[in-house]
Amino acid sequence: MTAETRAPRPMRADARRNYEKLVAVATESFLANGPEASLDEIAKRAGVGPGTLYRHFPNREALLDAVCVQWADSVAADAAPLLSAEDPTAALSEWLVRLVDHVGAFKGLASALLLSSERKHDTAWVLHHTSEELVERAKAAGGIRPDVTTSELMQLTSGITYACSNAKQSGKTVSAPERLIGLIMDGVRTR
Amino acid sequence: MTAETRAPRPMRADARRNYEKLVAVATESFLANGPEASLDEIAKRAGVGPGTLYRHFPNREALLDAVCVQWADSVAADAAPLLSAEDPTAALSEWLVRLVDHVGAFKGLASALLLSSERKHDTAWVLHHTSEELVERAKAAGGIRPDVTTSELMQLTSGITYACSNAKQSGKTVSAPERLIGLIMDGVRTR
DNA sequence: AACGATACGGAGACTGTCTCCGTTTAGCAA
DNA sequence: TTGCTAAACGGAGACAGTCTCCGTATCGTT
Repeated sequence: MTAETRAPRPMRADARRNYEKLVAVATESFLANGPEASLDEIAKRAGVGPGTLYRHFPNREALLDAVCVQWADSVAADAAPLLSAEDPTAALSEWLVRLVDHVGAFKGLASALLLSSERKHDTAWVLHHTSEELVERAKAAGGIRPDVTTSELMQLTSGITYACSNAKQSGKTVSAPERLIGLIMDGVRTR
Repeated sequence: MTAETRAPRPMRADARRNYEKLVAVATESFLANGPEASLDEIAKRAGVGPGTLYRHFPNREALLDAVCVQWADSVAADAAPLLSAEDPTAALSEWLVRLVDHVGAFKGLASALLLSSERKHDTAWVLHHTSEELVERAKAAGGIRPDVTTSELMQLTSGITYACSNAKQSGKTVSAPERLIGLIMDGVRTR
């Protein structure tokens, strides 16, 4: 389940080149100018016409999604070591903190997508899937309450990512992610 | 601290009339078309020129904020009875649930503003202020941990409002607000 | 080498944002 | 009342961004 394997039919060589260039340029652009960055401008900087951009990505959301999927893959990779940690509950907690940090570093671009648990947005799916494994392991070890679902945890976490990434941009101070995730974990831990 | 008392200097009668009409029309429009609704269109429907709209509200955010402030006042009024409830902790919990419901009913327009604890966005301030009173009462009664701040609670809650209002729009199912608020409260309650 | 399918690019129609400035109006003072 | 001034209005229009359409170019295959 990586970005590359998701294309249904093989693209023509030039099409694939343009696709990849567009995603690369878009990533820079969104990071620099936020999710409102001009699409025509992105096309120009990628050396293609607007028509090409809109054929690959019918709307801004689609492009944003493609950018996020690539990012999500890299974030998910970060979770791999945690899957075999000796304390699954601590690992879950650590993962959630990292997730918040990653989203913050990504300027909150992904936070809007984080909570949809359907496959609709692939970004969400990758991260949801990764979280699920960690949640299951923590449950199996009896560290967290069995009635808590991954979706619920993601919903709770999304607020923190949202708050923290917002705060970073507007220079406000909020409590540290560790602290907030800690509060959530206090609620879902078995006692 | 209501919407009316916030104007620094008295407005001319026609200016006030237009201001109010604009906020009223904008409320309808944002509710119907989301926060991207056309501002010129709002001006037209309010029977004023674009210039007038932009003099009162220099940008979309300002107008959105004015709409939200009015809404926030009404939401805060809803909390009044809870302030004198016999069980402050239950009252707090109930308030948070209502908050999530209100934000959902308001199409998530306010969710972006909920978490800024500075006065910058008046919407946030009204709601933060109201929450603060309930939090303090719950702390005084020993119902919740003294180390938890109002801001923290609001940050945790904002994710739920965000998730729930998003879900409402895209037809997804998420856990009930009561359930999610319950999880948070489990984390902050004294044991 | 030739041909069909696939993809490209950019002109341009369209929509929305926001400004500028000549005109109107409210409020006040004489 | 009348007249004056500051405040407010409105709408034309410059500008920026979105997205489509279609003639042209390129790929990959036979």
